[in-house]
Amino acid sequence: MARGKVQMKRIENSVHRQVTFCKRRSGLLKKAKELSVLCDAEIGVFIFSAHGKLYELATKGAAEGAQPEPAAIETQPDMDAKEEINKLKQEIEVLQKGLRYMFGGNAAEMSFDELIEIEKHLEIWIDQIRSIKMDIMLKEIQLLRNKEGILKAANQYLQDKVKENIVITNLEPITTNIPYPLTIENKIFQY
Amino acid sequence: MARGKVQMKRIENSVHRQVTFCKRRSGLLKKAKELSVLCDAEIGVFIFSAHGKLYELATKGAAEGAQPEPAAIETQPDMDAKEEINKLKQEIEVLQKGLRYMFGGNAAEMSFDELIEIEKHLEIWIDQIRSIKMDIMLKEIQLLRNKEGILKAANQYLQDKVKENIVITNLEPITTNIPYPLTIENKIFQY
DNA sequence: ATCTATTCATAAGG
DNA sequence: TCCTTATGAATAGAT
Repeated sequence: MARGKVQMKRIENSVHRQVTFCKRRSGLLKKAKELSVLCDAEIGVFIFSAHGKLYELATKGAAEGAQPEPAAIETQPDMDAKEEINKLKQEIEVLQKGLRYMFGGNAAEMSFDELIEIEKHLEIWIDQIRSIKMDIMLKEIQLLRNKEGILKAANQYLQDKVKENIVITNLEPITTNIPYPLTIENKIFQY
Repeated sequence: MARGKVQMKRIENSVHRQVTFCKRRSGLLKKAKELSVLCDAEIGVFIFSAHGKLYELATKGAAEGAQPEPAAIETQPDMDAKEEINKLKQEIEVLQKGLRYMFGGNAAEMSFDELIEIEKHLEIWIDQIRSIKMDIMLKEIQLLRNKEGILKAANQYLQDKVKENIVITNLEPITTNIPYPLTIENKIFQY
């Protein structure tokens, strides 16, 4: 780019490579932020250095409401600060590996404990999804119950009207093609 | 940048915004590829347009081995090509939403069917993790069994030696502080 | 880290 | 979307 065009291949000199990594990494993250601001896009960038360190950016749409806490770590109040820091660092390591895996990384490279940790996080995630599903179902059921109530009331009203008509006009009961009694299918229970 | 410095805020004119999105998106992905090649880094970039469409790049380290297929879709052989395409498109849509959620997106924005789909994928993922865990455990158990066999043989050998000594020297049986019979704890079963 | 010559990216316009 | 072009940005190499 400057002072000589660069060849598009791995930089062999490790010092040059490290310097270029720093510069371009910050450049890339800056551009990503700009794109998200200018064009109202949601962007995630994950950069793993060759040594495995993670640099990431994740923009969030402004309209995001309460989001589930990402599995807050239990830390004893009487825990030593240093110990706590270590625990947090470990957690970060595990999550980095998990992210790596999400990219199609090889799970077989992970240790048993790391796999357990990831499994735990996945379970939390799946629980969140299930809880949201349950919410939706409950809301839908409520909605259907309300509808049902309204229909029942309408039904009653019509029945009364029918009786009235019989009494007042002495005509035969009115027949319609509307099935009686009115019911609704609770489709939600198919799930 | 060109022909006038750009303000770092959302572009209000929607046509300009769309054009800029296109240009900068390709620019960002290009830069990401360059960084990964030049500096031997693993990079993932996920760009969601304001309308929710996903553009992504995910480089993979050359050392990556066989990776678990991300829940291959069952497609009947007798299925119409158009139908198959639609199914694949739907699948892509769902995965995009899932990815979006992973960024801390709001699951509440997703439809019930989408949530079910994501739950299914998470279950597959978690099964993969568990299967790898199981593999590791089986290997460890085999290792321990081998060790056990060796120790049993050594034990037998020592017993024989002890008997020999009794017969030959008529001394009292040798006692040691080594517990008998020799056993090893199969720590793995704590998991 | 800072500097600067160069190349690159891209805004505006067609 | 693609092309052109003027200009602002990014950055390679040096210090």
